Formats: sequence, C-alpha cells, structure tokens
Amino acid sequence: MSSTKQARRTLILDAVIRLLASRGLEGVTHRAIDEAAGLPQGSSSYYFPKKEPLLVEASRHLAALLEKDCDELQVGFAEIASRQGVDAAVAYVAGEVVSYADTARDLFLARMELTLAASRRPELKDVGDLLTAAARRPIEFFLRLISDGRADMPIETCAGLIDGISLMYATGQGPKPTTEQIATVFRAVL
Amino acid sequence: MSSTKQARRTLILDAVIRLLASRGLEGVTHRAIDEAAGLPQGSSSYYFPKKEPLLVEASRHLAALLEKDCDELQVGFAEIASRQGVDAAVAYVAGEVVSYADTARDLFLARMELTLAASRRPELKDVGDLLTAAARRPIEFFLRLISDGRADMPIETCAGLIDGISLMYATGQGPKPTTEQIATVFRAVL
DNA sequence: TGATATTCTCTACAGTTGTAGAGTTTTTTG
DNA sequence: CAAAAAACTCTACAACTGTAGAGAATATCA
Repeated sequence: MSSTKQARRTLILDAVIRLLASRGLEGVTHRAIDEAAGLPQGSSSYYFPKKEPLLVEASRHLAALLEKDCDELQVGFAEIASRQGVDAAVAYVAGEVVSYADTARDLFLARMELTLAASRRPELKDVGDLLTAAARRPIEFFLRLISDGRADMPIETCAGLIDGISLMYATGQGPKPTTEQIATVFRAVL
Repeated sequence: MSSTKQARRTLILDAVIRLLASRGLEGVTHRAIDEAAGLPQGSSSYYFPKKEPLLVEASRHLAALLEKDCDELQVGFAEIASRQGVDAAVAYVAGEVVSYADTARDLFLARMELTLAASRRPELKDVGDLLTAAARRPIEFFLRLISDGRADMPIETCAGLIDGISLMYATGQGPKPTTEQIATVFRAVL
C-alpha cells in the first residue's frame, strides 16, 4: 500500500474518531466523514465501502493511538525518573492517567461510544476487547509502579474508577478528576 | 389527560428505554418504537411528533424510574433495619447499589446513552443533569448511612466508581461488581 | 509518447428516517 | 340516536443513508 493511500486511510479514521466524540455513533456517516476529513465526497466510501469494517478499522486505529500514548507515557516516566527521581516520575504518570479524558477527550469519548456499540454488535466484540485492553495498559503500568510487585492488583476497580469519573467529567456531569482524588482510592485498594 | 392516553405514553417511553439499551440512540426510530411497544405504526409519531421532545420525555421518564427505585430502596432499608437491625439493612443497600447495573440493566445503559447524547445536544443538557442527580441519590443515601454524619462525602468519587465498574460490566468488559470490591474503596475515602 | 492499468471522484438508487396530514374509527355531546 | 369532536391509524413525501458502479483523472509501463 502506497504511503499516500495509508495517509488518507489515517485521515479518514481520525475523522471517524472525532465524529464519534462530537456526534456519537449516529453522526458517523460516509458523507460526514468526507467532510470532517476534508476529502472529496465519496472518499470514505472508496476506502471503506461497508460501514461495519469501517467501524472495526476505526476501533483498531483508536486502540493503536491509545497504545502509542501509553508508550510515550512510559518513555516520559523513564526520562523524569532519571532526571528528577522516581517519586516525581510516579506523580507524572498519575497526572497523565487522571487527566487523560481531558487531554485526549476525543479518544476517550470515542472509546466509550465504541465500547457501548461493541456490547450490542457481535461483529465489534473483538475490537471492543481490544479497546479495553489498550485503555487499561497505562493504569496497569501505574499500579505496577506503586504496588511494590504485588500480584493481586485490583485493576478492574482502578480502571472502573478512572473510566467512571472521567466519563462524568467528559460529559459535563462531574468535576475534573484530580490525582489526590485517585491517590486515596489507589492506596486503599493496594 | 385520560388514563389510557397516559398508559400509552408510558408504553412508548418504556420502549424507548429498552431500545436505547439494546440498540443505542441510533436504534431509536419512530417505527422501531411502535414495534417495540406493540402499538400500531404511527403511534409514537402521534404521541411524540418530534424526536427531540421524545428524547426529553424519555429522559424524564427514566429519571422518574430511577427515583422510584431509590424510594423503594429506602423503604426496603427501613423495613430490614426494623426487623434485622441496621447492619443488615446497610448491607442490603450496598448490595442493591452495587448490582443495580445488573438488576436494572436497561435503565443503566439507557442512562449512559442519554448522558453521552446530552453532552452533545444542548437541548438535552437539562435532562442529562436530571439523570445524573437521580442516579446519585441512592449512592448519596448509602454514603450517608455509613459516613456518621460527615459533611464532605466524596460523592463524585463513589458515584464515578460505581458507574465505571458497572459500565464495564454491562458492556461485557469487566466482572460483576461486588460489595466487597466497593466496600474497600468507600471505607477508604470516608 | 501512447496505451493500459490504477486510483480516485461523482452520480445514481433503493431503503430508511422524521414528519405532516389525510383518512378512519371511537368517543362525546345535544 | 345523530352529529360533532376527539383520538387514532395509515399513507405520502422530502431528506438522508449505505452502497454500487460509471466516469474522470492519474500513474505505470512498453
């Protein structure tokens, strides 16, 4: 596949994610995608003729973006740890994890939309699992940092907590999550 | 308004909630509602000619159902408290709150759909707030029970935790919430 | 370069949607 | 019981959807 072709596919999948966040699943139409991506009408229909595979690819793309952010988080941790010490680095990770629904609002809301859609459509089940796994990675990383090698980390509880307060914040139904808020809970469950 | 008219409106709004849970916002169409409600084609169009007011009314109806369940929860608490003591009654409330996404799956998922929709559509903002308030009532009640009159209850944290793990469970992305799981966190934040 | 293959854009179409209102049935009223 | 009103059901229609494929533009290659 040529690089320009790949670039256009990425433009389209990015547009799908923006649309999922701004207009929900019902706002994701081929014509809306073309407009949001700044491409001629028919482009998204050409690259993704059927809608279901388009949503599958968009989910994979979103999962890859989440994984990438997690990789960068871990690199950032290593850099800060070497320069300012482990405590500062742990605080950095905590801050990033807690504010992710803010700094990556579209990715977070698109994941919520796709997770809900995946629970209804069997053909999206697999990519739904993929999204959850990708979203839990940074939380698992953070838990590993502060758990001193414990094996029974309550990842479900911590991930649920962060998803829940993030969702309420992202939908305007709750205050911005803080590290202090999370720290209490994380310390308690470890 | 006659009682049969009110009964049909309720049939329709109940059908909307079921459709929101089973097919999402995009699955809520006038024709689908008529079928789900077991009414002749055109019924939902007659009672709710425009879709936006229909969603507003469905949100109000859902909020009322949540409030009703909360009332019953409080009645149940009082009954158990008088018969088996306060500890048993508190345990009962904890169990009900934690398993609500299971026992009232449709109500929970419909609220998630509507909360997401409300964050995108200004005309749904108010009913979105209404839904959040109704959903938080039982949690606030439970917190009051176990907080010994403290004023600074972390309702946001606890509500976020329950919404988050409930959402992951309801979408098949996490295990069933347990009272033990929640108890640790609640004790910690109080 | 000229021909051929590829890549893309545009148009068309059947199905579905929200919505309006015509037509029918039921209820109320005199 | 007849007539008027109300309640309801059905049909129609413009707008929008997913999708297919015709047509144009671009790239590849002899």
